[in-house]
Amino acid sequence: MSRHAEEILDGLRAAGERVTVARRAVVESLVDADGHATAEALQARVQAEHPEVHMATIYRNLETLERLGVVEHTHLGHGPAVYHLADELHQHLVCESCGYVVEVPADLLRPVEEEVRDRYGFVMRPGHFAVVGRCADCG
Amino acid sequence: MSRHAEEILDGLRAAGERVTVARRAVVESLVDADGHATAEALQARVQAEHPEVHMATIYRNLETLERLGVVEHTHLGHGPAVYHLADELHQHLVCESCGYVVEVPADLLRPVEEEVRDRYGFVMRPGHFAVVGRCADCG
DNA sequence: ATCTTTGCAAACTTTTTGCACCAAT
DNA sequence: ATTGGTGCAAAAAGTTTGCAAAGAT
Repeated sequence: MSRHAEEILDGLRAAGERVTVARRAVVESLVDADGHATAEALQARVQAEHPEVHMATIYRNLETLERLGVVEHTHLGHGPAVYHLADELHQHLVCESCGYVVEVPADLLRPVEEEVRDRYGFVMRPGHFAVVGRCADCG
Repeated sequence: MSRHAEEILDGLRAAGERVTVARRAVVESLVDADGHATAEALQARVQAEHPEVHMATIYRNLETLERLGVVEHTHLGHGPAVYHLADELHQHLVCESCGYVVEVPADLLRPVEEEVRDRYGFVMRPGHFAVVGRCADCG
């Protein structure tokens, strides 16, 4: 098991959460996925080793991990949500033509965040929803 | 019936689409809603006058109206999509605490749009998904 | 021993689809 | 007369929930 997964599981224990087979497998899948994965994709990875782990368990664990701040989910389009580790804050740009996803660092939005805070008193937390548009190839 | 609704229906006819009772009612509801409304809310308005109009018909008409560029839909959160007339392009900011929605003019995002186009060749079409954050009151 | 977490099945929410009938052009 | 739109019922897709049994502490 990767170092990273182990750290996360230690965090769970420290937070008073139990470390079960399913939970361990979900965390490992997330680390291995190394990017975004749908609940279904994670389930496929988990079930490769632990076929008995049910979809509901995947969702419940993702929920727990989100509550603990380890994981976040994002909506790239009309399909299922995608989950990823919560290390680096980023905004997704998704091409409405080909589905290609660009990740841009969150601080690229800083000027707009400031403007919005000054004008509307609204503090943006970007990243939960994608921004749609057209990628370079689809022009 | 409002002038605006009539113009839209004329546009439909000009595009070779038929103007039916249900379609007329959906367009009127959208104009009357004067802002965002879920399919369910629109159905409620429509059914007040035409109880026989089915939800499937609402969705099919919204789809048609989107194809014609009259309507757009947006996702403000995890619930149902909201529909609105496609006149002014704007971005929604939704408070994750109280659900309050701020509409900001799309051109406020211009600096980021330019940066993203230059750096990634990606042309943003903002507005389809909301940006989540905290409103002034929820700080 | 206790109290979470799991597996399963079933519900739920939002949206889409197949099909026979009806209605706008 | 045509063709597209409608109502209905049913499916689809993604996610959540109730419950009894299993498992982590």
